[in-house]
Amino acid sequence: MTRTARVSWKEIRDRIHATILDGTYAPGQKLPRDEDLADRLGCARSTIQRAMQDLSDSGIIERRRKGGTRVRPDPVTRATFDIPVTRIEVEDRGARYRHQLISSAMVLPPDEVAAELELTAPYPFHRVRALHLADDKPYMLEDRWVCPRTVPEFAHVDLHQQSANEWLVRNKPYTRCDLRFYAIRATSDVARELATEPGDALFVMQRTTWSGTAPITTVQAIGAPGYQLVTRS
Amino acid sequence: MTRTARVSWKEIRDRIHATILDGTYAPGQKLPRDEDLADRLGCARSTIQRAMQDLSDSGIIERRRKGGTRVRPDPVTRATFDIPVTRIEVEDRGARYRHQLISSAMVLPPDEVAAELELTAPYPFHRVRALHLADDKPYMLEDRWVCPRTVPEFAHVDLHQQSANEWLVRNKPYTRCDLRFYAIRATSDVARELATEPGDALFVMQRTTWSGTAPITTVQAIGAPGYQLVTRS
DNA sequence: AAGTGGTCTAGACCACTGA
DNA sequence: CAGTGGTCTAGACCACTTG
Repeated sequence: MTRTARVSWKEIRDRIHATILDGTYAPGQKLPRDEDLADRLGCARSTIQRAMQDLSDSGIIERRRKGGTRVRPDPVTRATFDIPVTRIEVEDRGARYRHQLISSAMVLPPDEVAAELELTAPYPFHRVRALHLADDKPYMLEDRWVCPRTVPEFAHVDLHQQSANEWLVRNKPYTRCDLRFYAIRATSDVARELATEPGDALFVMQRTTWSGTAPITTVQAIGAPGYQLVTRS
Repeated sequence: MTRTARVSWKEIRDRIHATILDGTYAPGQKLPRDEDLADRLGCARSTIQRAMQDLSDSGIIERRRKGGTRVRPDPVTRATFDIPVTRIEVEDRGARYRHQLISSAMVLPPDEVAAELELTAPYPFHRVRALHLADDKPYMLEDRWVCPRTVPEFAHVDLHQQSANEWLVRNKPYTRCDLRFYAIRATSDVARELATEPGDALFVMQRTTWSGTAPITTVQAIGAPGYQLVTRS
C-alpha cells in the first residue's frame, strides 16, 4: 500500500516559506539540501525542486550547485506587469476605444533614439505619432520609431485602420524587449494632444524591441494625466 | 542502447516558440497535445511540460485541461521588475548611500491613504518622511505610513540608524504587495527636499504591503528628477 | 574531487473542463 | 464522461562550483 501524491509542491513551498518567515532560516543562511528536505517532508526530491524553483523565481531564495540553497540576503520586491495592447486595455475598462493617426513620416532618429535602438549608423525610420482615446477622451499618446529595414511591410500598413501598436504586436514578434518607466513634463505639443496643460506631469512607458539583433521599434507611450500602471493581480 | 537527456527543455521551448513566431501556429490556434509533441520532438512528456510552463509564464501560450494549448490570442508584454532596498540600489550604481530622517509622527491617515490600506475604521499611523541620498545628492523621497497595530515594534526603531525601508524589509515580511506607478508634479515641499523646482515631473512608486489581511505599510517613493525604472536584465 | 542543484525519463494517477 | 494538462515518484546522470 503505497501512498502517492499526498503533498503538493505548493504545500511544500508554503511550508518552506513559512520556516523562512518565522526566522528559522534567516537571510543569508543555508537551507538543508533537497534530498534531506525530501526525506523530512515526506515527498520526492523533484517535488522539493519544484517548490524551490518557485521560491527562487519569486526572489526569496538563491540556489547554487554545490553551494546549496540560501535565503536571499538582500530582499527585493519582484513584480510582474502585463502590458496589453492599448485597445484591449481601454476595452477592459469598459470604455469605447478609438485611435487617431497624428503624423507619419520618414525621419532620421535623433541621437538619443538611435542610442536606445543600439544603431551604429543611423538611417531614416518611420516616425509615427498617434493618439489612443477612451470614450473619445485622450488616453495615451504614442510617439514611435519603426525600422524600415527590419519591417519593410510597415510602409504598406493603413495606420488609420489599425494602430501601429496593434499591427506590430500581431505581425512582428520580438525576441528582446527593453522597458523603461519615467515621468516627463508635457511640452506644449503633447499637452495639446492630451488635452491638458503644458508642464503637467505625465507617466511614460518606453518600450524598445528587437528581433535577434535587428531593431524593430521604439515607442514612448505617454499616459494622459492620472494614468497609473498597476501590478497584475 | 537508450539515449537519455539528448534534448533540453530550453531547446524544446525555443523550437516550439519558433514554430509560433514563424506563423505555423497563429494567435488563438491550438497546438498539438503534449504527448504528440513529445513523440514528434523525441523527448519525454515532462520535458514538453517544462517547456510549456515557461512559455505559459511568459504569456505566450495559454493551457487548459481538456481544452489544450493555444497561442495566446491577445499578445501582452510581460515584464518583471526587481525593486531592491534603496540602499542597495544606490550602492549598485557605485554611489555612496546616506539617508536622512525628515519627520516621524503619529497621524490619522487621510481618506485616500486609508483606502489604499483597505482600512475600514481609520486610526493613527506612524508617518515617516525620509530622504535617500546618493553621493550626498537627493535620490529618492519616501513618504511612508506604518501600521502601529501590525508593527508595534516600529515605535522603538531608531530611524536615524536604519531607514524604515530597510528595517521593514528585514523584519516584517509581507504576504501581499500592491505596486502602482505614476507621475506627479513636485509640490513646493517635495521640490525643496529633492532640490528641484516646484512643478517638476517626478516618478512615483507606490507600494502597499499586508501580512495576511493586516496592513503593514504604504509608501510613496518619489524619485529625484531623471529617475527611471528599468526591466531587470 | 566531491557535493549539490538541474534535468531527463517512464509511468502512474489526478483534476479540471469542454463536448 | 472522456480528453488533456498538472503533478508526483523513483531513479539516473549531468553540470556547475566550491573547498
